Amino acid sequence: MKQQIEKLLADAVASLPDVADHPELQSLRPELERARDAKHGDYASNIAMQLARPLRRKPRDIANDIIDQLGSSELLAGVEIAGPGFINFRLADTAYNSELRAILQAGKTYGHGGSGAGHRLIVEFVSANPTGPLHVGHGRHAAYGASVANLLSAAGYDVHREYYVNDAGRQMDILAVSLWLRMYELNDTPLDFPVGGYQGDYVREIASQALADGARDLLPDGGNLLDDLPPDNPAGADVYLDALIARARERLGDEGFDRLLRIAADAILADIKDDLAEFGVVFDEWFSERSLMDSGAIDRALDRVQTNGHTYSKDGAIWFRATEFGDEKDRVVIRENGRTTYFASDIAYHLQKRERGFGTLVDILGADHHGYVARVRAGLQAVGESPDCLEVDLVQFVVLYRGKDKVQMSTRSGEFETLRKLRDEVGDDAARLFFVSRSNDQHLDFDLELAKSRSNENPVYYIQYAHARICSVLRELEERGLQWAQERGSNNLDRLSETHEVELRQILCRYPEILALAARQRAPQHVVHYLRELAQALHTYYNAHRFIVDDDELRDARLLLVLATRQVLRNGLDMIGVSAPASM
RNA sequence: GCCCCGGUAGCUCAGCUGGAUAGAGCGUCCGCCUCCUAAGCGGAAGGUCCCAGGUUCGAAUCCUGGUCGGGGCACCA
Repeated sequence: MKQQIEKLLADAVASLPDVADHPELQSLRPELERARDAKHGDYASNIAMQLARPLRRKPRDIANDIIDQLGSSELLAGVEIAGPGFINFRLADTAYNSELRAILQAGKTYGHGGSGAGHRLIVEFVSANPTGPLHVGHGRHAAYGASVANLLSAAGYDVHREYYVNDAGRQMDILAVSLWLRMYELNDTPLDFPVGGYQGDYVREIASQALADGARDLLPDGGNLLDDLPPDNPAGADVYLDALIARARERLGDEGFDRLLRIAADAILADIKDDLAEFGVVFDEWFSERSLMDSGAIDRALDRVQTNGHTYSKDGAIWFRATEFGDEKDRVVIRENGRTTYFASDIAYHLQKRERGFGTLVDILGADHHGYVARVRAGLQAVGESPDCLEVDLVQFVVLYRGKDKVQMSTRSGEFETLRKLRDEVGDDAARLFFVSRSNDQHLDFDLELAKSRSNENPVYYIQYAHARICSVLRELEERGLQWAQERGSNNLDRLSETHEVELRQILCRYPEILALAARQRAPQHVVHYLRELAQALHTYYNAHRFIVDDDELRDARLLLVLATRQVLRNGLDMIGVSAPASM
């Protein structure tokens, strides 16, 4: 609807004689915005005021000329000039009514647009290290990323959802030795557990399962296992861990150590997958960092950086000249010990995404990764890709509170709140909605006690209740032995003249604009706020009028309006992964 | 020190490419169920949009400088 009016306006502006004389104005695309106040009609444009300066004319005079050029359209019930030079457009009832019919006709796809058609896009999100269960912060990433992916998909993009699995590197080694020592412990040969190890109980559970699965051969005689290692204390934890990892590799061989590592990683990853699936977050691909090493992708990427002349050696390491591309310092890609860095994997990974044919690479990352954005952009340029293909959306932290107390979170110490626990406490629907109801670059204070104690007052129920109410009306209709006659409703939409009906209809027809906006801005919170508004309009209508009335024509028209509302509620809730129950 | 994000009602937050009288939820106060679900509706109270400049016909929104809060500046991932 909006697009049609925009087209009319654009044509009218282009046909103004003095605009034709200004070549620089040819590319100007007049834009419409929703009028905030119903007095101002449905849409307003400020184009006349924008033209006033270049044309050296009064805004209201220009507006007048534009309106003359507009001619008449059956979409419009009125066009007028207001205030300093706004042009206000009032849509015709017939335009609104055909949009109502379009809602039911389009069903699940109502509101979808085509702005992203033909464009392949990859959204990478969550990508938590498989070193422990997901915590609350990951839940926010999951909810946000999944919603953004849905929105982009609805905007017509060909969207690929991906989780990057960091199954290589030092953190995994630490996890492996943590598991190893827990297995000794459960095998009645307890050894001192490193202060820097992963202390969570889940490691014990994996150890127990591993032993049950017959992994006892990974436990050579433990008597002198920890002899001659450096002292383990908080200050020297890293040195100690390195020595411990080296000892494990020495005793088990690379193959044995690798098995140990895989047992841990596979178990944790399986748990993460279950957790996310239950949360309604699904991925097209779980992409392994290790596979980049095994396939030689990292070496190839580094070769390319080197060939392009962007590396040098210093202190026994190979450095990437990131400063050439605007990063604040150069970065190591191959360590003194010969191993590639995580950053090297990242260059290869992003290059590889491009090679898989994605036009835009969307990374959804924690706010603590902001320093890393310039680095990856630099890396992309060094391998000959445009830095503009990468879009990074940072998600600010979730700060957990229990009442007034901040809950400290650290995966290694095992003191943290898991996503699973949160889901159990507040429910999947409430958690999904809560996580996306705030802008991603806003810190999120999450009070667990509040969320728990008020679970019945959560806004999610308000929206879901509107949906359930409509379903309930239909059940009532059936109980009374009546049927909704779509045709009759459709032919009598002009009977919907109550203020509440006009308002509800207007809100419904705004849905496509909201979706487009939310997709463009990667801002699912717009959908949440919209749904609340829509639910409110429905509740108000419900309280003011009865839908099941004796007058067949009016009843069927009202039911059409209400069914369209149900459809849009469903579609919107679906975007953010929240269910639409038929009864509550 | 440098970089990123934020500061809007008592609390938690929306506010789209600058636009007409700044919004919602919670909390507080007053009303509404012989009627399709009261997890609902109607009404009231509540504001120095952090501060100071600037740009503009017009600034919560853009720019500059402060200030307060969170985060980041590894041969960790």
